[in-house]
Amino acid sequence: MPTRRTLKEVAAELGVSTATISNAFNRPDQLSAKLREQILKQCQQLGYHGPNLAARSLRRGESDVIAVVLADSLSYNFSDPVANQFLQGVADVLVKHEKQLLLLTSLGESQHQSSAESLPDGIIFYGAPAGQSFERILRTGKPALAVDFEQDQVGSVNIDNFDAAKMAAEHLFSQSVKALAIMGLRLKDSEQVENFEQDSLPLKSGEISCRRLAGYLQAAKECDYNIPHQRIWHIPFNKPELAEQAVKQALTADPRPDGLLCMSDVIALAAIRVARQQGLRVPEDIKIVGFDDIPEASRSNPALTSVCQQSRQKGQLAATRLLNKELEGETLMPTKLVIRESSRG
Amino acid sequence: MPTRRTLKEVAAELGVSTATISNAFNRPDQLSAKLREQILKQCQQLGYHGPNLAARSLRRGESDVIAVVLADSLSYNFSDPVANQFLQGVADVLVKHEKQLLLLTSLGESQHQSSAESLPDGIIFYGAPAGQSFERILRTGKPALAVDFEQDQVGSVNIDNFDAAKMAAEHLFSQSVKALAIMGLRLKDSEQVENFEQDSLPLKSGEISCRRLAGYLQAAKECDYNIPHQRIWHIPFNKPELAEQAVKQALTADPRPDGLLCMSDVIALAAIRVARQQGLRVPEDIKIVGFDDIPEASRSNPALTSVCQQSRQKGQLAATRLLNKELEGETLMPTKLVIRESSRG
DNA sequence: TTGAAAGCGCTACCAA
DNA sequence: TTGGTAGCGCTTTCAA
Repeated sequence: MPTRRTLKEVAAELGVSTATISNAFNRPDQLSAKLREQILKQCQQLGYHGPNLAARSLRRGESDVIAVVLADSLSYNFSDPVANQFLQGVADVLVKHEKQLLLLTSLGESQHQSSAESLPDGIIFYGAPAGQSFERILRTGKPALAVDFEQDQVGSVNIDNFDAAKMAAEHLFSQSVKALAIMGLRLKDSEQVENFEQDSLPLKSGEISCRRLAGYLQAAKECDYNIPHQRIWHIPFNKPELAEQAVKQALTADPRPDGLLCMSDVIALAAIRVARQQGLRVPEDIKIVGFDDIPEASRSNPALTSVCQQSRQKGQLAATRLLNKELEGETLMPTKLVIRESSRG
Repeated sequence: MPTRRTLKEVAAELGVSTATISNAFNRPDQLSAKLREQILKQCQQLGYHGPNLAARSLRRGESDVIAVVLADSLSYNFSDPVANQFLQGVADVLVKHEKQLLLLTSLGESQHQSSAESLPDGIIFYGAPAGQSFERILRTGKPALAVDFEQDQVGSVNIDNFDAAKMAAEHLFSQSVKALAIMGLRLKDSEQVENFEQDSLPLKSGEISCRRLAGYLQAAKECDYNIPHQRIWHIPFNKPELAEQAVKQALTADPRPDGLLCMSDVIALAAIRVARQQGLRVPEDIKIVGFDDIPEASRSNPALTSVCQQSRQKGQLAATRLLNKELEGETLMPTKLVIRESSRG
């Protein structure tokens, strides 16, 4: 039966040395074009399709594999539109460079986890990793880049979440919103939708949410507007169902919010749906601003005003920097407010 | 500087044999719990975080990596909601079994490609692969499974696309639709949105579209309804922009369609948007049926009637079968028509 | 319970 | 231009 062939076997069958075959695959300049051609064809026929990755990688010390370490579960990332755009960007670049993509998560610290980390030639951390993953990998000295979180041991690609959020809030204030609510993402550790009730900025928050909240609050402050904690909501995951639940709660507040600052478009789109279900007109009765500018934001009805953060380009940039070994320093990508007020109904 | 440690180094430093360390990581029963505990801790301190994957995998002949080979580009798959749900399902299962996920594409037949194929312990083909990928991997005898395409050399997970499409079409006919159009996905090789103008069923089509088209046409036939080729559209990729473009063209036909059979929800949702932009009421003026039942289908306004194909479960099942080595036979997953007529505006 | 050693498949050095 | 060969880091058999 056709089983896995080895270079050695094939070399024996063809009556040449293993080195020659290896060269045929890896170093065209080391042998005549004619011989190479002939060898490749014969390998094909013998069912040898190129070197075994494990062996090759063990020997060479590199694998042509790049890993993205996701802060959340794999499944969650496949369901999140922002993560998907980011991964699209990463994939755009990896494919061009003939690198393979290994998807890892920093959750569930098993030994398999850390073994897997030894394979890739470079690593992109997407979101602040749980557990020891980050420290472990840094200590190996592998090329690594941080995306969407701040820390100083390694280069990073990020946006200015504070400024971007401030910009979103200012937009709302400029439209004379009276009763604001903030639909926050991951403001604390709880897995429940609930009010944000701490007195200070949260400790256990993902960097991103922290910065965005601070941006919102700063804008409010500059307008002498106070946002009490009862009008700030914590949504544990960026999922439509949770967002709808939170928005429903938020809309029962008195006075009912006429402006909603949403930390993601998934939340903002949920807000639009809930508002309309309740007979509210958007934006006449309630103004909603999102964050991310995911593709669905422009397709929604009414279309969503949101902070565009170019997630795909972020992925492209991160992958490019990693492959080019531009590992130092923080790149802050620009954001802009995309204002879409017109209804298309 | 902290560089990559090897088991051998660590063994020397700790004054034990390499086998003992290896056992500490891989076979707890081969040494005393106390010694193991101690060794693991010391390794930790010395910066040895477990065996190198390449070496381990070379030696053991398995890697604990599972690959999904995507028929289209990586980027495209990250953008496609159906693919994302499928990958979620795969990830659900892999994580539980502590397997890692390598994402490969059958496009771009480079040598790196086939090298990468040598690493995984098992492979899921998602959609009929381009190039030689499929044959190559089958010849290695690795566990493999086909998803969403038909072929007889390997087990598969699929749905009955013919039946499902027929069901969708019958639903439309039961509502006395008079002027039907079919918004087809990948009915031919062209990368343009255009009419499907061949006389016979297409040759170069992905299996899926073929079967769905046949299902639509069968339902039509049973109603003595003829669908001319000018009312069948080919959309080359499952993207909202292309779908909108196709729908705009379709709606200029005379008589204007009052029923649209869409081969995906992405297309159907685009159809709803375009129809409403043109002042048509859905479903009063035009009835639209999708395919897939992606999450967005239930959130849209009006909500979309669609064929549910449980993509996530499909991924779970495929991964489970692969890991359990249930590699024979075709699993046909059930589909059902999800009827959502009420508008929530 | 621990240690010594072979060898997984390959690449790259060096010699011919 | 080609061939011989050491050794990448690990696991596992066998012997102690």
